[in-house]
Amino acid sequence: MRMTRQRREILAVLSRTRSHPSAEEVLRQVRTTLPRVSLGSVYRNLKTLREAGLVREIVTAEGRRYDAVTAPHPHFVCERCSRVFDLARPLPPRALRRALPQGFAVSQIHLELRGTCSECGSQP
Amino acid sequence: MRMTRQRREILAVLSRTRSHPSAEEVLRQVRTTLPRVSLGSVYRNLKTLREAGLVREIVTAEGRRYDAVTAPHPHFVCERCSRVFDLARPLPPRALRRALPQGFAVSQIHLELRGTCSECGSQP
DNA sequence: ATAGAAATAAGACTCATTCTCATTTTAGGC
DNA sequence: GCCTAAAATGAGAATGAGTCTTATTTCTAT
Repeated sequence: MRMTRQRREILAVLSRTRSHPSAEEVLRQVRTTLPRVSLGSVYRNLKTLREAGLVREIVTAEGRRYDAVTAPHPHFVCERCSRVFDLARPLPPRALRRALPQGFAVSQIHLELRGTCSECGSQP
Repeated sequence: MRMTRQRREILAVLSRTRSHPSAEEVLRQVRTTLPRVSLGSVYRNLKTLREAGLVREIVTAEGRRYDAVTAPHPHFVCERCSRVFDLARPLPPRALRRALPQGFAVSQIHLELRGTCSECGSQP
Protein backbone atom coordinates (compact mmCIF):
# COMPACT_ATOMS: atom_id res chain seq x y z
CA MET A 1 0.00 0.00 0.00
CA ARG A 2 1.37 3.39 -1.02
CA MET A 3 1.44 5.95 1.74
CA THR A 4 0.04 8.87 -0.22
CA ARG A 5 -0.39 12.39 1.10
CA GLN A 6 -4.14 11.76 1.39
CA ARG A 7 -3.70 8.60 3.43
CA ARG A 8 -1.08 10.17 5.66
CA GLU A 9 -3.38 13.09 6.32
CA ILE A 10 -6.41 10.89 7.04
CA LEU A 11 -4.36 8.94 9.55
CA ALA A 12 -3.07 12.17 11.08
CA VAL A 13 -6.62 13.48 11.48
CA LEU A 14 -7.77 10.28 13.14
CA SER A 15 -4.71 10.12 15.38
CA ARG A 16 -5.10 13.60 16.77
CA THR A 17 -8.71 13.15 17.87
CA ARG A 18 -10.68 10.77 20.04
CA SER A 19 -14.02 11.96 18.67
CA HIS A 20 -14.64 9.06 16.24
CA PRO A 21 -15.44 11.26 13.26
CA SER A 22 -17.67 10.27 10.36
CA ALA A 23 -16.28 10.17 6.81
CA GLU A 24 -17.69 13.66 6.18
CA GLU A 25 -15.98 14.99 9.29
CA VAL A 26 -12.69 13.39 8.24
CA LEU A 27 -13.06 15.04 4.84
CA ARG A 28 -13.61 18.45 6.43
CA GLN A 29 -10.49 18.06 8.57
CA VAL A 30 -8.33 16.69 5.76
CA ARG A 31 -9.35 19.59 3.51
CA THR A 32 -7.86 22.12 5.92
CA THR A 33 -4.46 20.83 4.72
CA LEU A 34 -5.31 19.27 1.35
CA PRO A 35 -8.23 21.28 -0.02
CA ARG A 36 -8.73 19.24 -3.22
CA VAL A 37 -9.33 15.85 -1.60
CA SER A 38 -12.58 14.22 -2.70
CA LEU A 39 -15.11 12.44 -0.54
CA GLY A 40 -14.67 9.34 -2.68
CA SER A 41 -10.97 9.26 -1.82
CA VAL A 42 -11.75 9.53 1.87
CA TYR A 43 -14.11 6.56 1.69
CA ARG A 44 -11.72 4.56 -0.49
CA ASN A 45 -8.79 5.27 1.81
CA LEU A 46 -10.69 4.62 5.02
CA LYS A 47 -11.44 1.20 3.54
CA THR A 48 -7.84 0.61 2.46
CA LEU A 49 -6.49 1.72 5.83
CA ARG A 50 -9.03 -0.47 7.56
CA GLU A 51 -7.91 -3.48 5.52
CA ALA A 52 -4.33 -2.65 6.46
CA GLY A 53 -5.31 -2.70 10.13
CA LEU A 54 -4.53 0.97 10.70
CA VAL A 55 -8.09 2.17 11.11
CA ARG A 56 -11.14 0.75 12.81
CA GLU A 57 -14.71 1.28 11.62
CA ILE A 58 -17.44 1.56 14.24
CA VAL A 59 -20.96 0.90 13.03
CA THR A 60 -23.64 2.46 15.21
CA ALA A 61 -27.33 3.14 14.64
CA GLU A 62 -26.28 6.72 13.85
CA GLY A 63 -23.82 5.77 11.10
CA ARG A 64 -20.21 4.72 10.58
CA ARG A 65 -17.45 6.34 12.57
CA TYR A 66 -13.69 5.93 12.31
CA ASP A 67 -10.98 5.41 14.88
CA ALA A 68 -7.19 5.16 14.73
CA VAL A 69 -7.23 3.00 17.86
CA THR A 70 -7.62 -0.41 16.24
CA ALA A 71 -7.69 -2.59 19.35
CA PRO A 72 -11.33 -3.55 19.95
CA HIS A 73 -12.74 -1.70 22.92
CA PRO A 74 -16.16 -0.76 24.29
CA HIS A 75 -17.88 2.41 23.19
CA PHE A 76 -20.55 4.58 24.67
CA VAL A 77 -22.90 6.14 22.11
CA CYS A 78 -24.91 9.15 23.22
CA GLU A 79 -28.38 8.73 21.76
CA ARG A 80 -28.96 12.46 21.90
CA CYS A 81 -25.82 14.03 20.41
CA SER A 82 -24.60 10.85 18.66
CA ARG A 83 -21.08 11.28 19.99
CA VAL A 84 -19.07 8.11 20.53
CA PHE A 85 -16.91 7.86 23.66
CA ASP A 86 -14.19 5.30 24.36
CA LEU A 87 -14.32 3.24 27.51
CA ALA A 88 -11.42 1.49 29.15
CA ARG A 89 -10.87 -2.07 28.06
CA PRO A 90 -11.39 -4.91 29.17
CA LEU A 91 -14.14 -4.90 31.77
CA PRO A 92 -17.01 -7.31 32.36
CA PRO A 93 -20.37 -5.62 31.63
CA ARG A 94 -21.28 -5.21 35.30
CA ALA A 95 -18.03 -3.39 36.07
CA LEU A 96 -18.45 -1.37 32.86
CA ARG A 97 -21.64 0.11 34.16
CA ARG A 98 -19.79 1.21 37.31
CA ALA A 99 -16.80 2.44 35.33
CA LEU A 100 -18.90 4.85 33.28
CA PRO A 101 -17.97 8.52 33.55
CA GLN A 102 -20.08 10.60 35.97
CA GLY A 103 -23.49 11.50 34.62
CA PHE A 104 -23.58 8.97 31.81
CA ALA A 105 -26.83 7.00 31.77
CA VAL A 106 -26.99 3.63 30.00
CA SER A 107 -30.24 2.67 28.32
CA GLN A 108 -29.03 -0.26 26.29
CA ILE A 109 -26.10 -2.66 26.12
CA HIS A 110 -25.25 -4.19 22.79
CA LEU A 111 -22.67 -6.95 22.64
CA GLU A 112 -21.75 -8.21 19.21
CA LEU A 113 -19.28 -10.97 18.43
CA ARG A 114 -18.10 -11.25 14.86
CA GLY A 115 -16.43 -14.14 13.09
CA THR A 116 -17.39 -17.24 11.13
CA CYS A 117 -20.17 -19.67 12.03
CA SER A 118 -19.63 -23.43 12.04
CA GLU A 119 -21.24 -23.86 8.63
CA CYS A 120 -19.05 -21.28 6.93
CA GLY A 121 -15.97 -22.35 8.89
CA SER A 122 -16.19 -25.91 7.53
CA GLN A 123 -16.42 -24.70 3.93
CA PRO A 124 -13.30 -24.08 1.79
CA MET B 1 -51.37 1.97 18.15
CA ARG B 2 -53.79 0.09 15.93
CA MET B 3 -53.01 -3.56 15.50
CA THR B 4 -53.54 -3.75 11.77
CA ARG B 5 -53.29 -6.89 9.65
CA GLN B 6 -49.89 -5.73 8.37
CA ARG B 7 -48.52 -5.18 11.86
CA ARG B 8 -49.92 -8.45 13.13
CA GLU B 9 -48.33 -10.27 10.22
CA ILE B 10 -44.94 -8.57 10.63
CA LEU B 11 -44.94 -9.58 14.30
CA ALA B 12 -45.98 -13.13 13.36
CA VAL B 13 -43.13 -13.39 10.85
CA LEU B 14 -40.60 -12.16 13.42
CA SER B 15 -41.99 -14.43 16.14
CA ARG B 16 -41.76 -17.60 14.14
CA THR B 17 -38.11 -17.20 13.21
CA ARG B 18 -34.84 -16.66 15.02
CA SER B 19 -33.02 -15.65 11.83
CA HIS B 20 -33.08 -11.86 12.41
CA PRO B 21 -34.41 -10.98 8.97
CA SER B 22 -33.76 -7.71 7.17
CA ALA B 23 -36.68 -5.45 6.18
CA GLU B 24 -36.62 -6.95 2.66
CA GLU B 25 -36.79 -10.46 4.08
CA VAL B 26 -39.68 -9.49 6.33
CA LEU B 27 -41.47 -8.05 3.29
CA ARG B 28 -41.00 -11.29 1.34
CA GLN B 29 -42.43 -13.35 4.22
CA VAL B 30 -45.33 -10.99 4.90
CA ARG B 31 -46.28 -11.04 1.21
CA THR B 32 -46.89 -14.79 1.29
CA THR B 33 -50.02 -13.96 3.33
CA LEU B 34 -50.66 -10.30 2.39
CA PRO B 35 -49.37 -9.92 -1.18
CA ARG B 36 -50.10 -6.18 -1.52
CA VAL B 37 -47.99 -4.96 1.40
CA SER B 38 -45.44 -2.31 0.41
CA LEU B 39 -41.84 -2.04 1.53
CA GLY B 40 -42.60 1.41 2.92
CA SER B 41 -45.24 -0.07 5.22
CA VAL B 42 -42.78 -2.66 6.45
CA TYR B 43 -40.25 0.03 7.33
CA ARG B 44 -42.88 2.28 8.88
CA ASN B 45 -44.32 -0.54 10.94
CA LEU B 46 -40.98 -1.92 12.03
CA LYS B 47 -40.31 1.56 13.38
CA THR B 48 -43.73 1.81 15.06
CA LEU B 49 -43.40 -1.64 16.59
CA ARG B 50 -39.90 -0.79 17.76
CA GLU B 51 -41.16 2.36 19.45
CA ALA B 52 -43.88 0.27 21.08
CA GLY B 53 -41.20 -2.07 22.45
CA LEU B 54 -42.41 -5.08 20.51
CA VAL B 55 -39.51 -5.29 18.07
CA ARG B 56 -35.79 -4.80 18.42
CA GLU B 57 -33.52 -3.45 15.69
CA ILE B 58 -30.00 -4.83 15.42
CA VAL B 59 -27.51 -2.69 13.51
CA THR B 60 -24.54 -4.62 12.16
CA ALA B 61 -21.93 -3.78 9.54
CA GLU B 62 -24.06 -5.83 7.12
CA GLY B 63 -27.24 -3.81 7.70
CA ARG B 64 -30.26 -3.61 9.98
CA ARG B 65 -31.94 -6.76 11.17
CA TYR B 66 -35.11 -7.24 13.21
CA ASP B 67 -35.95 -9.40 16.18
CA ALA B 68 -39.14 -10.08 18.15
CA VAL B 69 -37.03 -10.86 21.24
CA THR B 70 -36.73 -7.37 22.68
CA ALA B 71 -34.61 -8.11 25.74
CA PRO B 72 -31.05 -7.01 24.90
CA HIS B 73 -28.82 -10.01 24.35
CA PRO B 74 -25.49 -10.78 22.68
CA HIS B 75 -25.36 -11.68 19.01
CA PHE B 76 -22.91 -13.52 16.86
CA VAL B 77 -22.60 -12.16 13.32
CA CYS B 78 -21.08 -14.47 10.71
CA GLU B 79 -18.81 -12.32 8.57
CA ARG B 80 -19.14 -14.74 5.68
CA CYS B 81 -22.87 -15.46 5.39
CA SER B 82 -24.01 -12.40 7.41
CA ARG B 83 -26.40 -14.48 9.52
CA VAL B 84 -27.06 -13.24 13.04
CA PHE B 85 -27.22 -15.83 15.83
CA ASP B 86 -28.55 -15.31 19.34
CA LEU B 87 -26.38 -16.14 22.31
CA ALA B 88 -27.57 -16.82 25.82
CA ARG B 89 -27.76 -13.78 28.08
CA PRO B 90 -26.01 -12.57 30.38
CA LEU B 91 -22.44 -13.83 30.30
CA PRO B 92 -19.18 -12.02 30.89
CA PRO B 93 -17.13 -11.82 27.65
CA ARG B 94 -14.68 -14.51 28.73
CA ALA B 95 -17.45 -17.03 29.43
CA LEU B 96 -19.17 -15.96 26.21
CA ARG B 97 -16.23 -17.13 24.20
CA ARG B 98 -16.48 -20.53 25.90
CA ALA B 99 -20.26 -20.64 25.55
CA LEU B 100 -20.09 -20.26 21.76
CA PRO B 101 -21.60 -23.11 19.74
CA GLN B 102 -19.13 -25.69 18.40
CA GLY B 103 -17.17 -24.50 15.39
CA PHE B 104 -17.90 -20.80 15.78
CA ALA B 105 -14.74 -18.70 15.55
CA VAL B 106 -14.69 -15.17 17.00
CA SER B 107 -12.58 -12.59 15.22
CA GLN B 108 -13.90 -9.47 16.92
CA ILE B 109 -15.87 -8.44 19.99
CA HIS B 110 -17.85 -5.26 19.85
CA LEU B 111 -19.44 -3.92 23.00
CA GLU B 112 -21.62 -0.88 22.65
CA LEU B 113 -23.44 0.91 25.43
CA ARG B 114 -26.12 3.36 24.47
CA GLY B 115 -27.70 6.14 26.47
CA THR B 116 -27.15 9.81 27.21
CA CYS B 117 -23.82 11.42 28.02
CA SER B 118 -23.36 13.78 30.97
CA GLU B 119 -23.57 16.88 28.79
CA CYS B 120 -26.87 15.88 27.20
CA GLY B 121 -28.22 14.50 30.45
CA SER B 122 -27.85 17.85 32.20
CA GLN B 123 -29.73 19.69 29.45
CA PRO B 124 -33.55 20.07 29.49
C1' DA C 1 -73.73 2.55 10.01
C1' DT C 2 -70.80 6.50 9.94
C1' DA C 3 -67.27 9.97 10.61
C1' DG C 4 -62.80 11.16 11.86
C1' DA C 5 -58.35 9.55 12.70
C1' DA C 6 -54.83 6.54 11.53
C1' DA C 7 -52.72 3.45 8.28
C1' DT C 8 -51.92 2.00 3.68
C1' DA C 9 -49.69 1.38 -1.25
C1' DA C 10 -47.13 3.45 -4.62
C1' DG C 11 -43.75 5.85 -5.99
C1' DA C 12 -40.80 10.06 -5.51
C1' DC C 13 -37.05 11.50 -2.88
C1' DT C 14 -32.75 11.65 0.12
C1' DC C 15 -28.37 10.80 1.35
C1' DA C 16 -24.49 7.74 2.53
C1' DT C 17 -21.59 4.92 0.12
C1' DT C 18 -19.62 2.83 -4.03
C1' DC C 19 -18.30 2.84 -8.75
C1' DT C 20 -16.28 4.62 -13.23
C1' DC C 21 -12.88 6.61 -15.75
C1' DA C 22 -9.72 9.99 -17.52
C1' DT C 23 -5.75 12.10 -15.33
C1' DT C 24 -2.09 12.37 -11.87
C1' DT C 25 1.05 10.53 -8.52
C1' DT C 26 4.06 7.28 -6.62
C1' DA C 27 8.00 3.97 -5.89
C1' DG C 28 11.62 1.28 -7.69
C1' DG C 29 15.09 0.34 -11.09
C1' DC C 30 18.14 2.53 -13.91
C1' DG D 1 17.44 12.53 -10.73
C1' DC D 2 14.51 10.26 -14.41
C1' DC D 3 11.25 6.91 -16.39
C1' DT D 4 7.70 3.74 -16.35
C1' DA D 5 4.08 0.80 -14.97
C1' DA D 6 0.98 0.30 -11.47
C1' DA D 7 -1.71 2.41 -8.15
C1' DA D 8 -4.22 6.34 -6.56
C1' DT D 9 -6.78 10.44 -7.40
C1' DG D 10 -10.85 13.84 -8.25
C1' DA D 11 -15.13 14.47 -10.27
C1' DG D 12 -19.22 13.10 -10.90
C1' DA D 13 -22.50 9.28 -12.03
C1' DA D 14 -24.74 5.29 -10.06
C1' DT D 15 -26.61 2.50 -6.35
C1' DG D 16 -29.50 1.27 -2.71
C1' DA D 17 -31.37 1.41 1.94
C1' DG D 18 -34.43 3.97 4.18
C1' DT D 19 -37.81 7.98 4.44
C1' DC D 20 -41.40 11.00 2.88
C1' DT D 21 -45.65 12.45 0.32
C1' DT D 22 -50.20 11.91 -1.04
C1' DA D 23 -54.44 10.14 -2.50
C1' DT D 24 -57.05 6.22 -0.96
C1' DT D 25 -58.46 2.70 2.30
C1' DT D 26 -59.29 0.75 6.79
C1' DC D 27 -60.18 1.05 11.70
C1' DT D 28 -62.71 1.93 15.70
C1' DA D 29 -65.59 4.41 18.76
C1' DT D 30 -69.74 6.19 18.88
